[in-house]
Amino acid sequence: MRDALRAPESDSPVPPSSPRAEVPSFADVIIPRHLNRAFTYLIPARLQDRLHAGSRVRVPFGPITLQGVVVSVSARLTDTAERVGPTTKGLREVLALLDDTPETTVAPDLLELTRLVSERYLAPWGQCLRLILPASTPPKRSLRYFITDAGRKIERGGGRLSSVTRALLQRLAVSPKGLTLASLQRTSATSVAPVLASLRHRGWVREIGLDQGDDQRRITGHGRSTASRRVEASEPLRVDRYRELTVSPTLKPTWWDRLQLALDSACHSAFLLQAPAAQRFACLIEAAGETLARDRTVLIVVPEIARASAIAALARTRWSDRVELLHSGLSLRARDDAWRRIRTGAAAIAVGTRSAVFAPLASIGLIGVDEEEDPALKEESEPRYHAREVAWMRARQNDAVLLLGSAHPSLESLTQTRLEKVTLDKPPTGGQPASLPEIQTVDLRHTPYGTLLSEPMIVGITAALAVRAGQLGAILFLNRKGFAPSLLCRDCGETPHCPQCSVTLTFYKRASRLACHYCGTTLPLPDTCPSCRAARLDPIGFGTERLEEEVRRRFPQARIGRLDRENARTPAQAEAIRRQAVAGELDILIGTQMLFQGDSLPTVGFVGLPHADAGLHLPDFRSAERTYHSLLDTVALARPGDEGGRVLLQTYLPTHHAITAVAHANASSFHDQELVFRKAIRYPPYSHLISLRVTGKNSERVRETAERWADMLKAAVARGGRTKAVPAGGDHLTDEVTILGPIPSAVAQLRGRHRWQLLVKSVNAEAGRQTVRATLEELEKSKGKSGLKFEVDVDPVEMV
DNA sequence: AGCACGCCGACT
DNA sequence: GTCGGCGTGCTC
Repeated sequence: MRDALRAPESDSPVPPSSPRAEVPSFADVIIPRHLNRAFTYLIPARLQDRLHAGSRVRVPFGPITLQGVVVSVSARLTDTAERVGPTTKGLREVLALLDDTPETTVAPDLLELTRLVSERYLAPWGQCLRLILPASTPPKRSLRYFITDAGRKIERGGGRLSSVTRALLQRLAVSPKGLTLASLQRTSATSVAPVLASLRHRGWVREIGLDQGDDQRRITGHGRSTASRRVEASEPLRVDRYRELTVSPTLKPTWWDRLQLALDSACHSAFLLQAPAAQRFACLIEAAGETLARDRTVLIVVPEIARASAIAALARTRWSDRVELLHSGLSLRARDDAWRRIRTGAAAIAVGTRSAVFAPLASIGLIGVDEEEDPALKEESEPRYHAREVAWMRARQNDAVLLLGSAHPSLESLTQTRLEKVTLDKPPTGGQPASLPEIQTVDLRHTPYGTLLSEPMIVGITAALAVRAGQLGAILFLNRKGFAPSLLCRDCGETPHCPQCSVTLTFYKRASRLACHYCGTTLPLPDTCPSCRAARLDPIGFGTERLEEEVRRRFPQARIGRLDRENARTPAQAEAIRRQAVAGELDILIGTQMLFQGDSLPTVGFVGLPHADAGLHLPDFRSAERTYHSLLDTVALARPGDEGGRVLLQTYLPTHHAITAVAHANASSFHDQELVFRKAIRYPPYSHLISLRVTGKNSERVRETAERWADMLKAAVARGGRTKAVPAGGDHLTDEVTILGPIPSAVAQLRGRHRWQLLVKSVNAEAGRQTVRATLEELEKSKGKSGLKFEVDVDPVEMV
């Protein structure tokens, strides 16, 4: 079998003085997998002289064939291949060249970009390579199923969706009548679960579950991870809302001249544009026009699919089919077509979500990154790149202009001296900026315990409803879904926890279930306390479901809508609720973070935050900044003050700088105070972080390994830290590398795996990376088949 | 994909 | 002790 794939002469050693010595016979190929090195293949005669760095090839890899990229060709064996043996024995042949024209090979600058990304984020080159390949390597979505009876797993297995379903049905002796496997294949794993649930109800087994490995968290929609995964809504986009917005000549001040100058001279420069969305879009489109006029291409990256679609639609009104949209919701075929059209130059503008930063555009003149502070721009699985940083790397590589945009930029960008800051607060048509709504705070420490709707809140809502005139009257923002974040037994004090993760289970009242927001497990609501059998389980804390109940009780006549992940599981459902709000079919809209996603909602007379400081307690050094940003987004939902707009913040922390800065509309007071904190504890932007994590099923082993890793890191610091020269700009202070931890992660157990973490803190980014690099190889080698996993996250944005 | 191998739990 | 299932690594 293997012999058949081998060249006939390959069993003999290659003579050093072979007459064909100068013809490239060997190709080093990078495989898009978690592998740290290239693999050497023989080049068959028919492909000699046709392969070079950047060629996409099909190669045999164990029992399968994969797409890879040639990084070098040579006449003699490289060191890597020498390790296989001094002969060509064991080397296999390149099967095929995938590029039909020179234009479809991987461009050298993109190949180089992936190498830079792999160095910067300490990720295997092969994993980074996936990012620039056309979509022919679909992520393997392997599912595992289990069937339990009376708590015992009696059956388990795995595979692809249809085979799992088939196996289940076979095992349970259920005829697949009524189930179309073909349609199941096309649906997502989550939608299969209710199928499975019906089997349970028919009494064949007590419990059936689907394990989804690492993807579960995303699929169940925890936190922001879902935002970037949402599938494009199918309804027509409201492009016309933006069409009339162009930058008026009076708003093209000196920075605009410098932007044009940078485009003319093909000279890299970087701008940070702080402005409301409409103005940022207008500037982006205008700048794109300037760039295209100079025969250079445009790349636009945004955090959300809906936003990408809107910008692409806007751009298409001017440049029609020269615009391509790229995001994870597209079919493989559509993504492949888009990749090709961009690569061949048929399209000159690429708009998309974070992975679009790797779009195969040639001669890029402008890279726009909108909502640059959004954590969705950070990839949360390997390679853990940040699209904003990759955009910057690419802009430098191409001598292009980088245009970062945001309504409230990140502290990192605000303090980045290499960014020219530009603030636009006037409307694009000229005139004065809109007046701010009136903002008031209510100190929850002075209200009865558990107050969701204080007296001023009720008065505010009532007043807004009285004058709403057929429009949405009030919006209430509470960033917590479900009825209550936990249950508490009044007898024994126990709180039901997820069996797989060390977090409390969220209570969903209407569904009468408990759910884990981390792994997606849901359980029927227990009648009695799981530990003491008492019947007094009380909900603790508040989510949007409970808020809705409370609002309905207080405002029985009002038409109330709720926009959260529970109520709006699909983009279409979310859009339906938004449409109701826009059409004035709702009086009060309650929602989570979802309120800020997609197209902006109509502004209202009253905006209430029942728990404005809810996000401040999260174990993340950026929690204040995130809370501040979402408070600003919430305030933006209210009408201007001179049109009667009011905002009410209920808080236990009325003196916290995130709250006071919003209440007094004083952005610099937040930034100044927050920077003082960051500096005092030496966190970004005053240092660089690398988050390291060890996970595994054996908690002792995980802890021991984390401790060993810490020792290795400290040894590496002691070896290299102070004596080794640090790259340009380093001084006595900046070569310091601090190792913090190990400590159990905030979520100490996730999906049955124990988690310990370490933090590498350094003023000099490269010094931190060097330290980690020095330990990684040894660690990976020593782990054997222990089942331990090591995760490296350079510049982490989520610290949990 | 499919095989080899080490770990750990269930038994003698 | 030993046996065997399961999870994990490896594939030029």
